[in-house]
Amino acid sequence: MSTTDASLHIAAVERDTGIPKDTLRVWERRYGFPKPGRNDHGERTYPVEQVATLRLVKQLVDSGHRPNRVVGRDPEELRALLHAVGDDRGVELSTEADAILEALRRRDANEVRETLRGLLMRHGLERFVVDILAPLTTAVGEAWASGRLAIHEEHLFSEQVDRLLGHAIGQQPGYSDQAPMLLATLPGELHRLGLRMVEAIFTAHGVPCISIGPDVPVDQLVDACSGHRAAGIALSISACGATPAAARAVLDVRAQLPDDKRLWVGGQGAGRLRPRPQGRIEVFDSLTDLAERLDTDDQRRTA
Amino acid sequence: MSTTDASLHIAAVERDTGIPKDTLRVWERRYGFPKPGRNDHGERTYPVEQVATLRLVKQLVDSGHRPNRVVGRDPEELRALLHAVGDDRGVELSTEADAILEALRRRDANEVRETLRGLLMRHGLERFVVDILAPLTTAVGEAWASGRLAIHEEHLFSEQVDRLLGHAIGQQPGYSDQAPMLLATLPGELHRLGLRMVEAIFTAHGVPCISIGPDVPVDQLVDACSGHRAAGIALSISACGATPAAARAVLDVRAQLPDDKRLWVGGQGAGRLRPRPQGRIEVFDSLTDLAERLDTDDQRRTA
DNA sequence: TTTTCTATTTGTCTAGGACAAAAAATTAAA
DNA sequence: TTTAATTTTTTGTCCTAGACAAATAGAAAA
Repeated sequence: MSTTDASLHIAAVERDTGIPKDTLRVWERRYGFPKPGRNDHGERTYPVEQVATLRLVKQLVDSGHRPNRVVGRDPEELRALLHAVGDDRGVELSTEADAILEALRRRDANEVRETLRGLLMRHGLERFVVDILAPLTTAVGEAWASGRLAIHEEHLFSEQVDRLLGHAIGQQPGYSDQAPMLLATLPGELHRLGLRMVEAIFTAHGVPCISIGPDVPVDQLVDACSGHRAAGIALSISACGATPAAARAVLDVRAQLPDDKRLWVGGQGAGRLRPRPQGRIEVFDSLTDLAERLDTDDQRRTA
Repeated sequence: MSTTDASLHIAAVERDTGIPKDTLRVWERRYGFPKPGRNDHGERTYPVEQVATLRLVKQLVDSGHRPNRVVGRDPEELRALLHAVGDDRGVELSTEADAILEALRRRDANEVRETLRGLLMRHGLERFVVDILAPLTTAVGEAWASGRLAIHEEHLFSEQVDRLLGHAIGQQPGYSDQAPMLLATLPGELHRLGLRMVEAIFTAHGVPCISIGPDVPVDQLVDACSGHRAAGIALSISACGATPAAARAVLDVRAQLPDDKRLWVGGQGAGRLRPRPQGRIEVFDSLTDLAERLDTDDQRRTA
């Protein structure tokens, strides 16, 4: 039926999985997996099933497992492990959130949009983000990694959420007298969604935000912070962004940032940074955490 | 003053310039540029000036120059060449657009936002995108490549525009009776802005859109198109996305797509695809072009 | 002019080695 | 027991240098 009968070259696998070429080759050498075929020209060709398995492996490695233990194991085992990780975090979907997953699977873009919009209206921006969107996003990610959701369905979800949040943030009243927070992600980190959610929480608390988006070099962050007279910087770090390089970058930002500017670090990966951030770096490991922190901040200010 | 006195390792250069590691090494071997130093461990360390030059080279290569002719040449010459390319396209900034560039350089986020919003109100979505945003985006890209605009200033611009367009698109009345267009970019192509502008034009013409965002594999596109009962697919291809792989992907999409679905291809890179797309693929090489095409479509329908 | 053929250019892949930095395991001290 | 310092294992990323197909430019023929 389809012309592309199911195998990809190494660059495509890197794009699809986020695993660098060098790592793919070295895993093959060390663990015997993946085990690509070869084309006429001796180049590796990866069957799609192996690529799917690699996606699972990637998620597990990102969430703390050692490649040692997971590369080459049966997809079923991996799926089980992945689900265990999810349960650990206590992911429990509300029925509404479940309905959205269902609508995504049905490719019903209107329903996804309207359900999300309805939930936002009912719960208000902050509760919507903290209680519904955060667990839903995790669930979508997991469903994507284990193949229960097509790539384009996951993409559609991201787009819809991004747009909805952008709109909601714009609606929120702004207190222009307050110094803004500067929002961004570190170099190599491309996930926008986490950043948008952080922006939503800040905005809901009346803190104006200037988002300069994903993938910003350290020196640029510092420069932008002073240039915009921001009160501080908030960085979002996704599960796969918790690399040693990111940890170093965070420390680097703190070192270059004037003492009177605050530095917030959040996201799925923030809690797993090694070496652990220290010294005037405020780490929050969930959006709930961030919201509470802002509450106490508010109280201190009004008191 | 700054701790990072000005040299990057190869992975950072890849991220900053978009030039793959392999290509950086082979350019060094062939043309003697870039000429990185080495750290204690024998690894390449690229001085920031060379990275800046590489950014210029990248833009030139993306716009059709051969590496042969531009790699290793003086930054000043490159800048001149780049400007010549710009002039060819007839980039002439309105005074308002110029004011935005100026505001960006002053890091005045509010002014950027308000000026953009004002222009949108005054000219309407379509004229705003076609006459103002398109040339402005090109100018920002050029200014960034030649170092006249900091990276974070360019990022801020993208974020603001993205948000503004998202909002404007949401405001537009939707005709739900019409089959929607499916919008996306091909794998490896991460530029959102072009896509958003296309979406804006379609929406302004009353065509509902479902955007699944950047970086979508071919089979996913086809699947999504049928799943959402879309009238067709519109792909946006940026200057640096006009690779042979992209050209093949376009043909591939056409081959897998049912005959009754349309396929539109646009963006800076669309006109430079080799092998040139053919057979029921509608290429437009500027947003003006797209807008006109939609006009005639409208007339045919009402006639 | 357009088309066909040939030469050059260019990006991306390969192998297998190397090694520092991160994480885990072990030992020593409190 | 817990905490801190040490050793061992694991892991990702970089290295060299070669190869070649696909893309492009230039020359020749129709």
